[in-house]
Amino acid sequence: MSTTQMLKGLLEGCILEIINQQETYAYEITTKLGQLGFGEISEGTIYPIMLRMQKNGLISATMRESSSGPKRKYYSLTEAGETALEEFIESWTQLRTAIERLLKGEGKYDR
Amino acid sequence: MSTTQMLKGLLEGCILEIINQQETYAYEITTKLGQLGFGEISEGTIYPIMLRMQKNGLISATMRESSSGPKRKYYSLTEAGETALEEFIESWTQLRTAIERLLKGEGKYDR
DNA sequence: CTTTCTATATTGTATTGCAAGGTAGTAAAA
DNA sequence: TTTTACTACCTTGCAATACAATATAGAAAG
Repeated sequence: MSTTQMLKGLLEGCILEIINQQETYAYEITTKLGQLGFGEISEGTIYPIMLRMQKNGLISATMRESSSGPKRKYYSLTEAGETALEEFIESWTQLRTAIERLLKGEGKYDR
Repeated sequence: MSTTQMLKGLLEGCILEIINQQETYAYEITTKLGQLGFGEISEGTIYPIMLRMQKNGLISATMRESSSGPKRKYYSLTEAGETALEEFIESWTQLRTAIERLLKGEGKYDR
C-alpha cells in the first residue's frame, strides 16, 4: 500500500490550507509538500488540482513577475475556498479520530 | 469535500486492522466501520475490496454457518496481509503527522 | 549556445469508492 | 401461508483523483 492512494481527496484540502497560510503558486507548493513530509508530489498532480479548484471557484489567481524565471501564478482563497477549507478540517478531524480509535483497539469487543 | 474521497486507500488498511483484531465477515465490517465513525460504508464498497484483497493474497476466507441467515464468509489475515497492515500503519502515521504539522502552521515561514 | 532551473499546462491511465441492482437464506408478523 | 424485514453474498458501471509522461518557454550561468 503506497501513500499515493491514501492522498486522494486529502491533497486538495492540504493545498487550500497552504494557500490560506500564505499566498503562493503551484510550483512552490510542490516543494512545500515535500518539506512537510508528503512524498514527492509531481507537477502532473498539482497543476490539475489547481485548475480544478480555480474552476470550482475555491481559489483565484493573479500573474506576477518572478525574479528568477517565468511569471508565477499566485493563488489565494475565495470565500467558497475558506468554507471548503473549514469543511475539510472538520472531515479530516473526524476521519483521523475514527482511524486512531480503530488502531488503538477501541470497540474491539463491542458486538 | 466529502469524506468519500478522503477514504481512498485508507479503507483497505482499516479493514486489515479490523480483521487482525478479530476474525470477521464483510457484512459485519460495514456495521463496525459505522460504529467507529467512518460514514455508512455501503456493500458495493466492501465486497469488491474483500475480493480484491483475497485475490492479492492479503486475506483468506472460510465459510461458516450463521445462527441467523445465510452462511458467512469469515476472513483472516495471511502473512502477506500482516506485512501489508504494518506498512499501512507506518504510511498512515507518516501522512497523519505531515497533515497535523501543516494544520498547526509549522513550516509556515520556511522559505 | 547549451544546460539547468524555474514555471506553466495537457493527455492518458490505473485505482478506488459507491450507487444501483441482483440472488438467497432465516424468521417473525400478518 | 404470505408477506415483510433482516441477514449475507456478489456484479456492473460510473466518477473522482493521483500521477507518469510529455510539451512549452523564460532566465541565468557555464
